[in-house]
Amino acid sequence: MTAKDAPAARRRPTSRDVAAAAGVSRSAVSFAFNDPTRVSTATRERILAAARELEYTPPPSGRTLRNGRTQSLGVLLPHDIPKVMENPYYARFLMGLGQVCTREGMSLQLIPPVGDSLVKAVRHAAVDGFVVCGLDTDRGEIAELTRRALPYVLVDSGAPEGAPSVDIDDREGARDVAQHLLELGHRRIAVLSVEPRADRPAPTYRDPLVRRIAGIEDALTAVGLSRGDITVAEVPCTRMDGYRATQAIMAARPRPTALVVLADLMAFGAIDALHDLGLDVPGDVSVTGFDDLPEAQWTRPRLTTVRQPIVAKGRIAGDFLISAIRGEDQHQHQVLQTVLITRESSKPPAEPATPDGRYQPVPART
Amino acid sequence: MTAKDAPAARRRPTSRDVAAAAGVSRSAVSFAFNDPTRVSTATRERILAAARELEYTPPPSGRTLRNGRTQSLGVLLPHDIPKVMENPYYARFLMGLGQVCTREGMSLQLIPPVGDSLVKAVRHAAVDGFVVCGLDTDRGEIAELTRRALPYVLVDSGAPEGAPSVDIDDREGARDVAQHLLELGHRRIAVLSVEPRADRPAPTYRDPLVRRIAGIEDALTAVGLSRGDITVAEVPCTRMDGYRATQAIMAARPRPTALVVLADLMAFGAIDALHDLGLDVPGDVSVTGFDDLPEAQWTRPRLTTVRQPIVAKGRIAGDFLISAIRGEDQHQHQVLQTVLITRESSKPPAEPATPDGRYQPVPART
DNA sequence: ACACGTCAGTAACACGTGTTAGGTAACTGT
DNA sequence: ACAGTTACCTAACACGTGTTACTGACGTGT
Repeated sequence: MTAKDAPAARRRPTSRDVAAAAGVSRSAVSFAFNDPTRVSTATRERILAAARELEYTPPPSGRTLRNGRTQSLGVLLPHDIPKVMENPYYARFLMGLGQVCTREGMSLQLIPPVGDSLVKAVRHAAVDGFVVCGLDTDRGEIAELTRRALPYVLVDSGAPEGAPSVDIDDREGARDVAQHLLELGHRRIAVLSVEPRADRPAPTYRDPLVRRIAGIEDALTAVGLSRGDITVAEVPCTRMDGYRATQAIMAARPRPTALVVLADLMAFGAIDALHDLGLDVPGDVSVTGFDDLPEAQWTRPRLTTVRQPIVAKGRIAGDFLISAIRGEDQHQHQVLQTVLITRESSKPPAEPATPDGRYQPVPART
Repeated sequence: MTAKDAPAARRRPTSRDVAAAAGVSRSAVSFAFNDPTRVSTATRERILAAARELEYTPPPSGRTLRNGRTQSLGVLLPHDIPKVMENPYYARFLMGLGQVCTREGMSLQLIPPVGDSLVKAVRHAAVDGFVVCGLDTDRGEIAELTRRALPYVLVDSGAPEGAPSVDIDDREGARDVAQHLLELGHRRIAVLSVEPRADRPAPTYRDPLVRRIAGIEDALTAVGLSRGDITVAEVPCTRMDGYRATQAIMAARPRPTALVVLADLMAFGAIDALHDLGLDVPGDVSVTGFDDLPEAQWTRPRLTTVRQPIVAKGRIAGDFLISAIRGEDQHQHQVLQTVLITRESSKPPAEPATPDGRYQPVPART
């Protein structure tokens, strides 16, 4: 067998090869693929036949370089993909974003930090725009985004200037759920929050969590308490970390009667942990979540939580990004409302009432 | 304000601009960014300073065109993104794939069909390789994949020739769960399967589903029954379709005593439907799933199902793809085993026993 | 017969980078 | 002092396309 018979590593055919095979110019090939009106149907057929024969298909690299469009949206993620995919929150969010992709015929690129650096990730991503999820108050990445001169939309970053954004009213949502527990009579309350980014030199708290803590303080203030009267634990947002943190929290004496968890995923772990500790929910401990993932109504007991419209958040973020890419950008901002969903995981504490018939108040601080 | 003060639509700076600003050649700029050994540290600093000043960052389009690498893996999806993201199966699968991305510093591109055409999607995607999920026996897309001359790995397509692949032993898994129900004494069994792709001229059944049906037949044959003795319904793989299909199935008289659902997601919907119909699971109807999603142990009753190692499947597919991209391709194939997980949603039927003390057999066919 | 518009197709440019071969000055050893 | 090596940098090429301005041929109305 000669080299001609079986060209071992034949290079990929280019539009030039097709042009030669069809006896036309390279431009004609391009037109045949993209703008049928510019060539006669006869030669168009001939060109496409030649392309089929050579197994030619126009590679995206050239087109991308030429007209600057990739037909794909980037999602800048705060963690690596496995950690993100563990949280059903993101599945919901991507459903909303996916609706936009379907409508616009685009694909979706999941962009995790490379080696703990989102800046590098932003640099290398070949996309038409970014949806930025849960960016810190640290604005290093934003600087890189403006460098790239690509449109972007900030999600859960607190409606900053200079870019469109989508947020939810974290503060009110957290206030509602804390108020709910306080009205039920709970006073020994533990909060399970999401830890700050550990990979930063000066760890910065995530904006939504700051707002949620503030909302809880609002509710405490309204009944004459303050942040010092509750305990706050911070762990990574995984089910397992919620499980472990709850075990640690429940070792305290006196034990909290209510657990305010600021993410449903961790609340699921918390319920598991309480079950394994032999504690009844909500008999011994009330548990509340945040997000209202679909799974929240499949747990037993079903989870009292704060519903946020996650799918809508993704869809709106996508819509904002699309209009920014089209240059219709007017830096739109949207704040979505939350709703307290009261289910079975919260009820009044079973503590002995005080002499005056009210629940035991938190001990006065000196 | 003059145009010089506020250049309205200044074009993005290129490496040439940086070179001019730093008083060096364009090549030096490239080296400063990519290969520090090729330029003195002094000028490197000067170049980077100039780049920072001009807010220059090398765009990926040029690099991609030049060296043909995009640093991202493509996942070819059978449905649009919202439908895919609804199924926790894919979240698990992407967790496994994400592990590989983390290790290799790559991003992940979700590529849905554009206008019902995966071929177009394959054409436009700028990736280094494809993981192909649940491709039909129809091989139109594969032709386009070979055209693109990009590496790809087939998942759940039945170990074809010409490409690496990852599969599970669908047939044995389905046989196990069917045998489990038959041994419990069930004879009136309904199967809830996933519908064939409706968007095809000649609808083709998905390979894994064909294998699972075959496995059920294996179990039936072992007890002297055949496929005609069971009913099979096919609906899209969503929770809601599982719900509706179950309502329809349960309208039949005599009612089935067991429901073999070939995807956990649909089984969740089935359990909902049975609950809403006032039927007890497993008292009135046993239900089994397939996949063993984490959610399967949070339903009440907890779901008897066939566990498949979804995360591992994703990771192995990613590993195969990486080695194919590196040219170490030897068309590896892997078939992963399943395990029957017996939980609470299956138990013997509560039917009146026949005179000989055995459960009512299926009526003989004429 | 001639100016004119239309159609099919082409040459040339632009997109922005990475990298190879080569050239110049400084430096080193004898 | 001079040949040889080294350090640094540059010119030039290649990657593969989409699109604008243009050319030539052909038909058409007067």
